[in-house]
Amino acid sequence: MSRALSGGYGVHERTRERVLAVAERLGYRPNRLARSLVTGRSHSIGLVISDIRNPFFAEVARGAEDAAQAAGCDLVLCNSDLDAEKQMHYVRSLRDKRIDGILMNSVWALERKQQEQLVALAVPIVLLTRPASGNAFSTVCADNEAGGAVAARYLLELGHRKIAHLTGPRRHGNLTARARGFVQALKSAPEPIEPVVLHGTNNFTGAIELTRKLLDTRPGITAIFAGNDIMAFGVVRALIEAGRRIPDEVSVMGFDNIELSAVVHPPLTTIHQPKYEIGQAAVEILLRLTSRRGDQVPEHRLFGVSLVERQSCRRVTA
Amino acid sequence: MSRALSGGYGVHERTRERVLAVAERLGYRPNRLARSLVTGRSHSIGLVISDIRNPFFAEVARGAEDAAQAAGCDLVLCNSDLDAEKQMHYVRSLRDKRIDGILMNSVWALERKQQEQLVALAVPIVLLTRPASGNAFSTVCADNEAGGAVAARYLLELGHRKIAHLTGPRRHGNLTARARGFVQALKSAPEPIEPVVLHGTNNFTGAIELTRKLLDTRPGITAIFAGNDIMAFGVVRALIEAGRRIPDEVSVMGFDNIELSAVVHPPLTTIHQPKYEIGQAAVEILLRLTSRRGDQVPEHRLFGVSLVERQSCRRVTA
DNA sequence: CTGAAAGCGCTAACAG
DNA sequence: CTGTTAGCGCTTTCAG
Repeated sequence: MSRALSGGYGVHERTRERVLAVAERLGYRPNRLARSLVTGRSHSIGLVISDIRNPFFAEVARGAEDAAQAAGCDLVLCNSDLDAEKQMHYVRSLRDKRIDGILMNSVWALERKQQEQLVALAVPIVLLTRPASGNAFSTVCADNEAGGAVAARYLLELGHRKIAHLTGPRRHGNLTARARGFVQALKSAPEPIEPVVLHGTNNFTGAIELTRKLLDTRPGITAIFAGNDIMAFGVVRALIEAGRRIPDEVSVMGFDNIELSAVVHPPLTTIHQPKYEIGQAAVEILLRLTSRRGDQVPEHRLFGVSLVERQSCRRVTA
Repeated sequence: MSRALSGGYGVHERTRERVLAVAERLGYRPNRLARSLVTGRSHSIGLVISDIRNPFFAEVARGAEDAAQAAGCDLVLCNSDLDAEKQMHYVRSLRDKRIDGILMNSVWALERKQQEQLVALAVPIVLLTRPASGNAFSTVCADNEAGGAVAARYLLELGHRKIAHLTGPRRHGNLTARARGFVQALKSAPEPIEPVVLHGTNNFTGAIELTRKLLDTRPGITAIFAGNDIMAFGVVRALIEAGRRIPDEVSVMGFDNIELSAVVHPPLTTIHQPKYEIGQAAVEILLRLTSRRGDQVPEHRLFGVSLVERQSCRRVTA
């Protein structure tokens, strides 16, 4: 009877139809929990991110949910606030529920001990970071370093020479990659430039503080590249407060291309990162990992980024 | 042995400790799936919303997840895009997985047939809408009508007489409540005012179109109340494009107080809605519903709203 | 091709 | 207070 409903292999067609008809009439719906208990697959996957309120993750989550849904899986949402303990708690709890796999953003490099614990849990995991050496997990990520370089070249092309980069803490992997690409590109320009790089808190208010500090020490700056769009919004706010006009006096660039970067005024020039696709791809890789239960060949996917030119940058009029 | 690990009722303390110690040493973790199968409670709840990318829902989701987490439950995320079919599909699928309850935003009144289907599924549901008459579900919602009235009184107080309200489709329950409260308050003012009300699509571009239409037909408008913050951003954009200065020439108000309303320029005056708390409360009610398995007394919770005064509105200088 | 039985890992009810 | 047993509802295997 199970055979009739599911695959229908080795069942007489007429019998099958009869079973199906009765099932239909009785409004029968199989208990997926019971099924999972015996098959060992729960058809649900975990998404452990820092905070769903971050528009970047909301977009990733949507891509992931759509892909999961398409594969008949549920997505369980976990907000870790980047707290290592919370993260491990979630992962363990998900594993206990026999989740099929986990998608997580460990934005800073995993400690070796933590990494070992994760491996020990023997649950497929896809990380939203650059592949780290000696890291056994699959990864999906945008090319942050290349993005930083694109931003640098764009500002150079507009004739900027006094350039600053405002970013988050040093241990934040993705932000650091952006900074590296940016600085590298400026340094290797025909006429090398040494940008000002300020580290702070990677949010709106953090960026406001950084910008104030920057204006104090380097009032002559003509272009600011922020670590992400939200920070760019903070830069814009602080600049307006200081009476600087954008883009006339100072050019501002962001990173991510979240939806609201097109909404603010002035519309923000930024580096686009395919957030939705990252979520999608991560789920697809995860599902592939869970299907073949033997060979755990980690898969890595690096997405390209692109410049989105809006109205927050302008050519310097020397 | 189950007793020792779980409650520990009717077990000798020493025996209990011994069992616990062995469990610890063996790294034993109970299979929550198997437990759920027998207890009938899965300790996970479904969140069926239109789109997690909407900052409003992201905030609600975070509140819900935190509350769920505190109660030892998982939150499974479902994006319905407000598609009735998708919604039913998710609800059924969640029920088949023996989810403990469902939280959903059916932003337009449920059709009677759909409502019956939901009731027939016999799964606890909390709706993120105003309690509808003859509706058997619990609800958690902000007082949209009162919010509309607050907005109206504020604009009146600033001396505005030529006022417009830009909102979404008529069948959108929450938006309609805002409009009703707004119009009602203006009509019942000492010197009654009949505002212009335009219905369109409740998003950024929809608001841009509505604003253009408004400026064509009523160029003398001095204040615009948008159905939500995102729409207000669209209004601001269209106004800037048309060369109108904000708030000097036209005042703009939003609704929701999403995080970015404080970030844009000019900072948006809006009606605050306790989004996080709504998510939290919804989960708490849901959990209460699931605990006592007999009496399904629907519970309703209406949250107050408040004015957040920023810089997008100004007193009219007659 | 179809029916019956074993068992997934747990809890609950039952004896000892 | 402790050990055993009977299912939860399904899939899988094994007889018929």
